[in-house]
Amino acid sequence: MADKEIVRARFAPSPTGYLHIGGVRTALFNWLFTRHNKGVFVLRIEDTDKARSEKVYLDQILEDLKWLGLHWDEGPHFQSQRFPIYKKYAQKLLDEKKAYSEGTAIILRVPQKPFRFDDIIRGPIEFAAGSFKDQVLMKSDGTPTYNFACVIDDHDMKITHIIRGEDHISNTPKQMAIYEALGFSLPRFAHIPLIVAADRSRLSKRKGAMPVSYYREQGYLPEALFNFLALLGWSLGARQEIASKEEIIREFTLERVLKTAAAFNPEKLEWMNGQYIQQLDTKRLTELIAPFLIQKKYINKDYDKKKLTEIVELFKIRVKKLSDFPELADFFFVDKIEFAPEAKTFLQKKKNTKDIFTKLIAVLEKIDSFDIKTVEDSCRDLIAKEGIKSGDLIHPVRVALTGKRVGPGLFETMAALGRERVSARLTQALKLL
RNA sequence: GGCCCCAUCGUCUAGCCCGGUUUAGGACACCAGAUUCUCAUUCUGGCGGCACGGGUUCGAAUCCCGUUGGGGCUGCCA
Repeated sequence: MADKEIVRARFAPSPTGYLHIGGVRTALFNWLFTRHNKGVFVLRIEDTDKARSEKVYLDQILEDLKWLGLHWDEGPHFQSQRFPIYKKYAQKLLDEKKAYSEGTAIILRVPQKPFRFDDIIRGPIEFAAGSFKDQVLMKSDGTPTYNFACVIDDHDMKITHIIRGEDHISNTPKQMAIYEALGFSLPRFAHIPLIVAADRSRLSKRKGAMPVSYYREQGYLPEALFNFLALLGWSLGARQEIASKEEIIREFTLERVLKTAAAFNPEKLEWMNGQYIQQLDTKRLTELIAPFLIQKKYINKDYDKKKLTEIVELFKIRVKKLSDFPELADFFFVDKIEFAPEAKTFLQKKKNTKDIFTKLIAVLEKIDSFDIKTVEDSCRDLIAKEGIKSGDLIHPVRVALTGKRVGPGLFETMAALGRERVSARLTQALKLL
């Protein structure tokens, strides 16, 4: 590419379905390429199929791109608004005898010669003469075919680099024939590897290809998904997994993109999301978690921010995705806690629990402050006085207060819960024993 | 079937272009240990791979060919 050439790449989704991981990864690589090269990222909507295109899909696609931070510099252009342009070019080819009619359809004469191009990622690719037949440009219903509209648009929109999935490799020679017939100069092609399902077949709804919105709803952070997706078919080379958007942009080149299809690995995404959550400022994390609690009716819109932040802090290292939180921390938001089946049995099986709870209630009533340190000290005193192991107090008390066998540190939990709720729940638990 | 693409731990990958520095490195997952009131976090260790066969070469994960395997396309869908 010439030094002064301004790089232009595009993402051209079809609004006939939701954007899933594969599609958005293509968008990401195009975006990354233009950011790295200080170029222009164009968004084009391929809605030539009026019957299957729907506004809800379009809106969702735009929302998903924005959520991930893949903002476009130009567009969206709509193919449905460009039909006269396609017709004009088709007529031109007809006039030049490069195409012929068949009914109301217009078909390109494809020359019997080899087509070869130099893929930025894969190197030279050649299709032998006669590999494919004449191509329909305009369908009988007057609408352009995908390949025809695509070529005209990429030319009109001055796209310099076409970065798309490798499933388009075999479309490339067909499009080259159209470029040549129209006398357009060829852009550069880069075919990126596909993202495949766990069984290495094509990603589809059946195979667990979730829409991007699913990840948003589950509480994955856009920056985590961004980072994760960038590492599918590309890497920083260094021994590094977590990288900021800026680092990824700085390092991203098509030459480093792999040729091999990558399987989507949900566990790693979850791990990475947990890493991003841990890095987050707790106040910010609290704001992100709040909607999930509101949805569960655990809190109202005018919730106590300070209090919730204190609770969120306790779970920060335990939350892998935001939607985990309501379940993990439910005992902070309900009056009557639910006991997990095994938790109740555990409580009843333990000896001396009744005695310990009774004494603990008395101790906690007397302390003048209910902060973490005071609570812990008084509990430790009781443990020493009774000559029991710390776990003999801690574990049953946790179950009594939270209904769960596992959770954050007990004393932090007690302090956050507050004296009233702690003693009420201990008293309540006594009835079960 | 035809055409095209691909091939490093279960998965994501580094190394491959410019062959020796590699007992093939890292990450996720898994297993074990340490820390700890549980879980989680964190730390340490472990398990585990160059698909196969031929070349080329003093030497190949790295270059070439073939086989096998996987994938894509083969629509007047995009």
